[in-house]
Amino acid sequence: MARKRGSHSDITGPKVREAALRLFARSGYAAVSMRQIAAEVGLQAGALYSYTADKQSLLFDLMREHLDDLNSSVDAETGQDTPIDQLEGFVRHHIRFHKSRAAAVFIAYMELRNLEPDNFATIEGLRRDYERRLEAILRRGQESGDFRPADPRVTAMALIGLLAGLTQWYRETGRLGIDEIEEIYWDLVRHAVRV
Amino acid sequence: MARKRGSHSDITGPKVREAALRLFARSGYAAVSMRQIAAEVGLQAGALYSYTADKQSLLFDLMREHLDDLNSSVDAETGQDTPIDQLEGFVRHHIRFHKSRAAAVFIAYMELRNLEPDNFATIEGLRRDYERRLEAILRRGQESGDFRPADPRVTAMALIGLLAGLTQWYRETGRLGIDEIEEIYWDLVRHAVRV
DNA sequence: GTCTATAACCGGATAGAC
DNA sequence: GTCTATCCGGTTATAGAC
Repeated sequence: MARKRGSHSDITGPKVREAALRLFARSGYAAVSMRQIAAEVGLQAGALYSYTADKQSLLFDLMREHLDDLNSSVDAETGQDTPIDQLEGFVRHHIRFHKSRAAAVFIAYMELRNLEPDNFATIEGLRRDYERRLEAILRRGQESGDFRPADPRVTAMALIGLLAGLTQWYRETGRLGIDEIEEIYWDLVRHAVRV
Repeated sequence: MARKRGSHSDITGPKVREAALRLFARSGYAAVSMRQIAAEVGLQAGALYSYTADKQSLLFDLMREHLDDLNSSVDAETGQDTPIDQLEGFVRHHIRFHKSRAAAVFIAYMELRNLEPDNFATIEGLRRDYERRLEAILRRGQESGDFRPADPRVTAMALIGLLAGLTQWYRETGRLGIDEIEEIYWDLVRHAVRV
């Protein structure tokens, strides 16, 4: 097949980001070279710099896009009336979202330390926004008497840890499907906080 | 001060491991160079190879020692009679152990992907041993009727995620002390699994 | 046991041809 | 838009002097 000519930035750009996502998730940001990313897309290393300023921007853009998507999509799933329904929406959305974007989720949790200071502050802010959504649900549930009284911040971080841990061990090929795991997790969370 | 001469391997060896632990935890294995570790101890890079075969062995030895300690120490805290007491021992031990060795814990969770295949298999086996201890406690508690029926493997992984998440956000200088957090976490776990 | 020096290699990023 | 070629600095690991 002849080498393609002409403009492909609208196709190649996404392909570069997808390759970076896949490789960063598999090997870690620091262990992946620009040459590897280029080879995955079928380019020479130099050509990558038409699509990204540098390696750091590649990581930062991936993380920011992921967290923006996460925050906007969770709002659509937590619009119910009661705190218990809101919590259920949050938990189920987290699990389904994190299954469908396992690589991005993994990067967002593992590569924080490879962000330069300014980028780190931005990403940390987006993570904090997500945590606060859960914290607010817990606070409302305590005020309504649906949830046992407990520090909302610590409880939110504990529950996010529980949910986030899924990416560490869940595999598509495992014994249980994501639907069964979703039920078990929701059951645990519900009993953990309800009166 | 004059440069020290003669044999110091019994002092320098541990200092090398401590420096590696600190630096790996702070910056990540891939981002730390042998030169940095050497500088931290006050050696030249070449001299490190008197104390370790290579950088990989440094990581592997740190992780194996940590997980061996974790597994043997948790047994001493989960020897109680009832499953609920065993679970409480497991949770409280995890939190205290992980606070006292934050750097090693962080490495054991973050640097798995930087282990070479054989080393990875060994470390993964030790992690699995730890998970199985919790799984066994949950299974006994279900058989005795103390815990609600729920898949013990998935429940164990969920609870370990909850506990392990602590290292991602807990800071010594934070609003709450580790004792208060320990109580909140134990309260969550207890309600999550009890009938 | 630790040093200096060096081998052999790989990293990100850029310049200029096409 | 992509290529080749290159810069320059970094990496792990080893050899041999002291």
